[in-house]
Amino acid sequence: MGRRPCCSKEGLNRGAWSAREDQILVDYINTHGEGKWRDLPRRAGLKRCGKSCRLRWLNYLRPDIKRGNISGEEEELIVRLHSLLGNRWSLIAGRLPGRTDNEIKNYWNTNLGKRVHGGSPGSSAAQRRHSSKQKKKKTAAEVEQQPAGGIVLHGSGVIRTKASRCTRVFFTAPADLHEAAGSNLLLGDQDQDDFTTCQKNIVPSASALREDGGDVDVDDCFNSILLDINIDELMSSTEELDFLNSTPGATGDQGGSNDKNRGDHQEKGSAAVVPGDGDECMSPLLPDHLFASDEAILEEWRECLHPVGSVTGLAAAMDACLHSDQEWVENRGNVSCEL
DNA sequence: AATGCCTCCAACCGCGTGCGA
DNA sequence: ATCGCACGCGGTTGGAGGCAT
Repeated sequence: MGRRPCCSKEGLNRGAWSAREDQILVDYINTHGEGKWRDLPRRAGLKRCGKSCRLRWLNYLRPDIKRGNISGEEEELIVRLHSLLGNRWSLIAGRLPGRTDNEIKNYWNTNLGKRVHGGSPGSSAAQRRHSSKQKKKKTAAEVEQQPAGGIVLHGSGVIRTKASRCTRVFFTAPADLHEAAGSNLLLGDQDQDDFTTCQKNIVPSASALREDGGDVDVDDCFNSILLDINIDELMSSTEELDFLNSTPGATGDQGGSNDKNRGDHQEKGSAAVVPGDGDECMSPLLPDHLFASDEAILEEWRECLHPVGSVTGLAAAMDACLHSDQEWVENRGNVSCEL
């Protein structure tokens, strides 16, 4: 059964939006609010697909869109976030108030991507298109081999992403680290119950994850930790550290520039953590060495993580960092992420 | 001036996820 | 448990405009 199209495209306008269409859309949303995109065109009297209306609003007409060139600071932040998150444009955009995921994606593809990966004669648009068509065939074959989950860690430390949300992390830790977790050093006081739940969940989850479909050794399972991590929440929780907005190596307060950003997160419904007055930064580890330089980030991944399969070793590693720097420092060489 | 190539970015597309029925 | 809908996301495309020849 094929997928039902979002709308019958007959009789609908396509391509660039006219000023009149923009005005109709803005007027309608100002009156009725966002949402119900499928019905919106009919109700507003627009000959457009609902999806197109949503995109036009989110990427162009929204009043809080910031226009103009990307500043040097924004650019630096994009590069850092991309090295950490890969092509998760919406997450990156969430850290840049007024910027859209589409805008950041375009900016990366036209400017930063070339710089980071080294500009070459083969990077022209036409050649990119040609290679992308070839890549499409290749990736279709690769899909078969790609394990479930959103983020794939490759040996080089580069993070590649797929258009899906990854919420579950299977994090294998050495026994001593595991014991530390059990004694609240890793997971934190409030997570003892969660840890017990993790233990209960680990056997079926690990069974599901075994590539060869074989039985899972129960002892091995209990030396592992299954964490439910929402990457959005994780990113929000890192706001406690302010490290994403800090200059490399700096850990101090970056002022009120984050307030709007936190608001944006909360508007989106994620569980933003806003520390109260006087809260201390829990982890001096991340700001000091994760963002010392791009090379340092990659070296960190090579050193800390030895990815075998997919899953978000990134999220688990960051979570471990957040909860216990000391434990992480002592054990990171032994930590591996497995599928 | 005409032509072709390149860049940029708005818009489109297909798929994954969450949620309610 | 299953299905369908609505929405969000990332990859890709199309075309306008700039630039070089």
